[in-house]
Amino acid sequence: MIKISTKSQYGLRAMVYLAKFPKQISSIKTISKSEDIPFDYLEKIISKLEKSSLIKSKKGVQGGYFLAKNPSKIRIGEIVRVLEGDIVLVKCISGQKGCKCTRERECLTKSFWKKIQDSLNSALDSLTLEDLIK
Amino acid sequence: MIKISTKSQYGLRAMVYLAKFPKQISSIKTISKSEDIPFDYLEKIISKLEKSSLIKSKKGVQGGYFLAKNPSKIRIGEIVRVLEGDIVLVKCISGQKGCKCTRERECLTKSFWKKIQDSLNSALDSLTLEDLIK
DNA sequence: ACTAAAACCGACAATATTAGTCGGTTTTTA
DNA sequence: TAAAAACCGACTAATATTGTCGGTTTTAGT
Repeated sequence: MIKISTKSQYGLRAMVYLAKFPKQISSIKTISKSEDIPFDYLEKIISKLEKSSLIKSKKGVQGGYFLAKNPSKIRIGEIVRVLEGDIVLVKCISGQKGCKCTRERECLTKSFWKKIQDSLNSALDSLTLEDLIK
Repeated sequence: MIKISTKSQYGLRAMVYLAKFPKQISSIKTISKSEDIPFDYLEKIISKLEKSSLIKSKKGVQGGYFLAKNPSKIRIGEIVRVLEGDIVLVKCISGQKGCKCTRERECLTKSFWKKIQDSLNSALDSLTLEDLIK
């Protein structure tokens, strides 16, 4: 079944939360409570988002996280790709190493999957965090 | 990682195979060999396609499978949805039973996922089997 | 009528991925 | 100096995917 992982769903909700309170620093505890996301899991998700510079952190008491840039500069696609890893519908989409497309029919379908992949990515990139919060 | 299951990839390739040889009946063994798909697994995939009337079968010696309708009448989306089950990016997309959207922010993101889901489905429906084989 | 080739079927097993947990260490503010 | 928070890596549990197996039924050809 094709679906978006809870990781991405949680991640997007966390980002939307941060976007809604741009002036303040929010702790994992706070986000976790208001968005009803398991604390320890959210920690891992947030950590990924921080490592790819979508958000920044402040350690210690009163610490927490905040967006690294303006919500209008953050496309949803960026968030999803950080969390899901790259969106690759089928392996070996265009002649990478280890990719032996000997069968012509196989490659017929591959170029189709590639189209779908592109269309998915551009759909994800068509909106920014700012678009979501209003 | 967002990806298309091998089930759908195999299924699409099998359908493309059948579309390429419209006049003849192809056995699982034949398709399995020419497309390099595990026989037993392909059997299960084919069985699903048959139950949803995308293909038809003939039992016994010289039996096999063939498309139930013209390739131009079969959208790739139909094939994928049969094999993947419905494409539901997130549970509870719009007020189904058991869906308690108490949080406004949560639903903000849900309507976004709904958009992505729709766009994915229409991308899958934009091409037919016939489009693929030429 | 018999045999072999095929569809048809349901249960099982192996593997991979996702989702979540846990026990710590480090940093910083009050 | 104590508490709150980020930060980190290893682990476990649950679920989904991928594939296997052992059969039964149907049918064409001999």
